[in-house]
Amino acid sequence: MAMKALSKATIYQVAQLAGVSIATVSRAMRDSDLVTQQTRERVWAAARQLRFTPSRLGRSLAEGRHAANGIVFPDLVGPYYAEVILGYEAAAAGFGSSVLILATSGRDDAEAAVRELAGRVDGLTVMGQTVPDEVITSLAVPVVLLARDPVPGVDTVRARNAGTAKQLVEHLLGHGHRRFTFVGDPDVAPDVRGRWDGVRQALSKAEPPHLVRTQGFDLEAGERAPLQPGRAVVCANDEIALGVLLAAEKAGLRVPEDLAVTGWDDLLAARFAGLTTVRQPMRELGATAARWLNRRITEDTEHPAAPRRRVLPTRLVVRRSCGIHSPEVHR
Amino acid sequence: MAMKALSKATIYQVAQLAGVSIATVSRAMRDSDLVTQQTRERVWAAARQLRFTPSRLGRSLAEGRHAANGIVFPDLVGPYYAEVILGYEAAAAGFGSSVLILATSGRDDAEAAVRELAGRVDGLTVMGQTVPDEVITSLAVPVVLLARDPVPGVDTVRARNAGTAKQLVEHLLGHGHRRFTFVGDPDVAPDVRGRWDGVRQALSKAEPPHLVRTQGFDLEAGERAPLQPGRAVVCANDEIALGVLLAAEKAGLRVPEDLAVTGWDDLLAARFAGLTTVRQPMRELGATAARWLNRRITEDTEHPAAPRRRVLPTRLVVRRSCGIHSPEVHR
DNA sequence: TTGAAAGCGCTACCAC
DNA sequence: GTGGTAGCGCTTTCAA
Repeated sequence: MAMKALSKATIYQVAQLAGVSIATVSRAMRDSDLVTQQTRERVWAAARQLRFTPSRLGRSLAEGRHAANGIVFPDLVGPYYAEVILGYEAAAAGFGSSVLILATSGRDDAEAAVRELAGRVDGLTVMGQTVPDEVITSLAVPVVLLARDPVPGVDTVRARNAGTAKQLVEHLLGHGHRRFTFVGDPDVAPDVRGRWDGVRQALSKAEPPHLVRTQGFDLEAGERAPLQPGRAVVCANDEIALGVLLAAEKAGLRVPEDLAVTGWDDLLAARFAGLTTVRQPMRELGATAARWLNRRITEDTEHPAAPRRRVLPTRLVVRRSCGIHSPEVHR
Repeated sequence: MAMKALSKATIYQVAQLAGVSIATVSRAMRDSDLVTQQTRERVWAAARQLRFTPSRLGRSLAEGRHAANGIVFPDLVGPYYAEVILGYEAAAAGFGSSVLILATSGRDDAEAAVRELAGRVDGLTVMGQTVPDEVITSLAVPVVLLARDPVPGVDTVRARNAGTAKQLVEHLLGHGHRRFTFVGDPDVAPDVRGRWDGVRQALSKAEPPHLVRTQGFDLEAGERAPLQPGRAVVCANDEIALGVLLAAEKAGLRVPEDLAVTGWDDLLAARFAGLTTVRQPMRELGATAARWLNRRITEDTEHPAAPRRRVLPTRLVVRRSCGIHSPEVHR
C-alpha cells in the first residue's frame, strides 16, 4: 500500500472523511460547544488521520485579523535588540499573537520591506531610525515606536537617556574629570542623541565635550577613536567603549588612571571589562511595546485612546573604568 | 469634509476608483506588462489615494504560499541565538520570505505553538531540543533542523562539537592538565552532548572527566558549580565559564594557575575575560538553514532530494584561562 | 446540533 | 489590454 502523502489537508477533506460538513469541522476543531462529543471525536480522528492543521490563511482571512504582529529593528547585533525582541515575543505570545521580525540593516529597500510586513500583521513595532516618519504615519496598521523620537499621534516607549547621561557625567565630575569626549554618532540613533544631549547639558557650565563621530557602533568604531590621555571618554554604547578599552591597552594607556571610559547597555562583557555603564530594561521595553500595540489593535477604532508616551528608567552601573573608588571596587 | 479613514482599502475600492476591474488592479500593482502605462498610472494613483496595500492574506491564499517561514528556538538569551536568527533572517529576505520567530522557553504549550506556527509558514527551522521528534516528523511543512540531532528524512545543519572538544582537551593536556571537569547538562542540548562526548573521547585513555550537571546554561549555573583547585574546567558554554570565573575569583582561586577554565561560543565577554573558548559560525548556521529550507519549499515534491546533513567547522580560540602560554598572551 | 452558502481579498484563467 | 469569474481555506450567519 502506498504511503499516504502528508501534504496539507483541507477542511473539506476532513469533512468528507468524518462524514460531516465543513462548518461542523470548523466548530469541532475550535472546541465549540455546538457539536456533540461524539461528532467532535469523529472529526478529531479524521483530522489526526489526515494530519490536518487549519490554514491560518483561510482563518485569518475569514476572521479579518492576522493574529500576528511585527517588529522592525536595525540589526540584531549585540544583546540589546535580542533582549528587547525576546521581551516582545513573550508578551505577544501572551495574547496569542505570532511575531514577525524584520531587520533593516543591510537592506536597501527597508521601506518597501516594512510596507510589505505591514500587510502581514495586525500591528507593528518600529525600533530606532529604521524608516522615515512618513512611512510610520502612512501605514494602515497601528504602530508603536520603540527607542525612537515620537511621531505625532503614535505611541512611544523609550528608555531614559539624557537624565542618566547627566548623572553619569556628574559621577565622572565627582572623580575629578574635567575634560570630556563623547564617542558615537548622535544623528544616527535617537538614543544616542539623548545621551549626547544629557552629556552636554551636564557640562553646560564647564568645558564643552568633544564629539568623536563614529561610523558604526561596534568594537572597531571604538578602536579607531583617537585617544587623548586625561580625558573622560563617554561612549554611546558598550561595544564602542570596549573598543576604546582595547585601543587604550594597546597604546599603553591605563584605565582609569590615564583615561576614564564609560559605556551604555551593560552587556555581559562590560562586567568582565570592569566597564562603568548604564543598564536599560530591555525586556521591559519590548514587553511594553507589545502590550501597547495589542491595546491599539483591539481598541475601538471609533474612539482611539490618546497617544501614549513612556520613558522607562535606566540605571547607572559603576565599575572600575570611570575612576578610582575609595574602598571597594564594584562588580 | 470628514477625514478619510485610512483603514485598509481593498482591491475592489481601488478598482472602482480607477474605473477598472480588480483583475487590472492586481496586474497593475504587480507591474505586469499586460497593462498600459496609462492604466497602470491611473491604478497607482487610486491606490495611493486610498493607501492601498494588497492584503498578504488574500494574495497568499490565492497563490497557495505564505512567502514566510519560521524559526523555533529555545530562548534568545545570549548572543548565540540572536546571531543565528540574524543570519537566518538575512538569507530568508534574500528570497523574499518573511520570518516568524517562536521562543519555546517558558512556554508550556511549545508543541501547540509549533503546530500553530507551521500553519502560517511554508517551512520551519527548528533549533535544539525545543519539541519532540514526533512533532518534527508530523508537521505538514518542510523542516530543517539546526543544532539538533538528526531525525530520519530531515535536513540537519550543525556546528562541530565533539571534534573541537577533543582538540580543546588535547590543548589542555598540552598545558599539563590531567584532571578534568565538565560543567553543563549533556541531556538538555545536543550541542552540549556533543561537546561532552568529545571530552570523554579525548580522555578515554586518561582519568575520566567529572560531570557537573547544571540546571541552566547561564552565569548563575557556573557560579554554583563546585570548584576544585588543580582541575581543568571545561564548560558547556561561555556563560557558565564566566560564572565559574566569577566564583573562582570570589573563592580566591587564580585562573589559570589554580584552575583552568574554558567556554564555548566566543561571546564578546569571553575576550575581555581572557577566556579560552570555541567560536561557532553562528550566522552561517542560520543562513544555511534558511537556504536549505527554501530549497525544500521550492523543490519538486514528487522527487524530493535526499536529506542533507552538514556539520560546520568550529575553531578553538586560545586565551589566558586555559593555562600559561610561553611568549605572548593571546587576545 | 448540523448543514448550506455567503463572504474575506486576492490571483489566474479564459473570454472578449 | 482588459474584464469576468472561479477558486484558495476558513468562519459565520441563517435555516433546518
